[in-house]
Amino acid sequence: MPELPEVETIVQDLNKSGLIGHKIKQIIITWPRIVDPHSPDEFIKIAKNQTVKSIERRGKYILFKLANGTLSVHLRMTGKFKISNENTVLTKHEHLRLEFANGLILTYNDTRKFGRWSFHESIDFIENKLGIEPLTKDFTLPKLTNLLKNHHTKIKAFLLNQKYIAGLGNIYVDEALWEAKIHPLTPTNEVPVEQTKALFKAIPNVLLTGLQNQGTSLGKGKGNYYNLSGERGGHQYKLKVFSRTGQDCPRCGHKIIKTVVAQRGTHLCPHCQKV
DNA sequence: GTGCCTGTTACCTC
DNA sequence: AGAGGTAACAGGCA
Repeated sequence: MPELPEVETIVQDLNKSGLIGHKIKQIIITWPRIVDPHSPDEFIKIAKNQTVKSIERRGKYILFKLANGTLSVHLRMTGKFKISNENTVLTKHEHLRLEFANGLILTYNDTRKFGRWSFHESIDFIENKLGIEPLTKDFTLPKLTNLLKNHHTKIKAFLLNQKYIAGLGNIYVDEALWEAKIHPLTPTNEVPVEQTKALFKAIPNVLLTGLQNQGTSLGKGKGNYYNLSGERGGHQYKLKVFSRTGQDCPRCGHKIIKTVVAQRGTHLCPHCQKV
């Protein structure tokens, strides 16, 4: 669920929450596999009594910078943070907690338990698997053009692959392809120049719009996206194709269809997006 | 209750 | 290199 806009929203909120500059006094882990590759005991030993110097984002990873390395968190499908002053008993889906010296309690909740907390001295382990940050100056038209030219795969699979461009997930990929009028099955090396230019604009546009709306919260289940304060995002009301199967394309009025591409549910307008 | 679906990623085989 | 399957897990939904 959390893609770049949702993760960025959480990181910005974490930065305002008063954790920066404070020491991790205590760590509680109730689901051992939530940490990797260290064991819970090793993880606690390394991170305990460390001060959080900064909180940043890379792709869909949240990075807590400590003096001795980086504590990274990937929320995967259903990871969520909550911050409070009360040291309540951990509930069924709360698997990890950081207690700070200033009294703040950061609790990690993850219904499906796919999320992972890791500690690494070097950030290489993340850099090695992630590609360009789409909201920075590193993302340029020539780079995108080259990447597309040098690969032979469906554009949807390409955009979902974090090693090329980091941060896009199923929702924003469908939205970006719709905006650029590209069919998700189009081979990367066959995307026309004009469409490549459109995609180059569409990717930052859909991500920034999602961020401005504080992310996308579909449905109302436990697995959904909620921010640090437990509030829903607003971007679900602005989606053009995702989860709008059978509704009218906002651009041409044809019915939006849902299909499967790269084993993922895929929404598109069959009139605007031709193979 | 049953069976199938899900917004992510890693790992495996062909 | 790329495609496809499976697995990790729990809940929502028909």
